[in-house]
Amino acid sequence: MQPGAVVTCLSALAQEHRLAVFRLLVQSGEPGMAAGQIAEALGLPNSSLSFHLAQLHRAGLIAQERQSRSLIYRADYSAMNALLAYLTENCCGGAPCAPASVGATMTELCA
Amino acid sequence: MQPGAVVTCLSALAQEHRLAVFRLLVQSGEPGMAAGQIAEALGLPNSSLSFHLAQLHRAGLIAQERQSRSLIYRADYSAMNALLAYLTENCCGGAPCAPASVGATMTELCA
DNA sequence: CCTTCATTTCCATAAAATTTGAAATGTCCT
DNA sequence: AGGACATTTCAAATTTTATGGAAATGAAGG
Repeated sequence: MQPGAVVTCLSALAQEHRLAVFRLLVQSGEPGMAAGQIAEALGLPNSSLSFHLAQLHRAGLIAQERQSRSLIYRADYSAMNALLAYLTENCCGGAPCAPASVGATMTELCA
Repeated sequence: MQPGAVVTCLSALAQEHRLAVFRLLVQSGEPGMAAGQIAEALGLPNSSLSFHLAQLHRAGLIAQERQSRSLIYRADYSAMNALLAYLTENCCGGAPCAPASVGATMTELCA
């Protein structure tokens, strides 16, 4: 993962409402949720939510799929894993510990 | 970990220079680095770096210790672990997968 | 006590992010 | 085609964040 992309992902998650959206989607799993449902669940105006969804989508953390009139959103676990991998990479200069063992991430768990 | 603290941590990391600082400290491990060394390594003006160090410190991601004239900084692995734990918590609604197994984090690896 | 060195705080400015109502877009149904 | 519905885009105000020079703080040594 490129450092630029990492910052984009972290920025996307570093906001109260977006973090709430992402967690809601992570917990809702495979079926995902429509934009309207999310807005209602979190009590956000549609235009605000749309702005936040766009950021998460641009960062690659959530996927969008049209289902008739609704746009349904899902968490993208692989992006999350790449982010976690980057954050645990090369700790302690690489030598004394084994960051590769931090492999049991969401991909294996949830995919 | 409280959602507010999570946002603070993510915000702290969601910036090019701060992410670079944190990674530098993660890789430098136990000995840590003095503010001046960091500034030189990253080519940042002292006042800018100080601003970024303060954010990381406020988030609890780095520790500060005075060593005669220098302030040396170290990554705080436990804060990082708490963050990673929060992000992998309750995926898929909890049922089908075992997020608790994402336990091999930096604490065990680096502490 | 005075000087040097390391770092932070202050300040002003510039840049970016957040918020929302209103208007526009795209989809479905009849 | 026309209307209802779901969501996004636009625009403009507000708030937050980043930047870096200059001044202030704190520590060490002569």
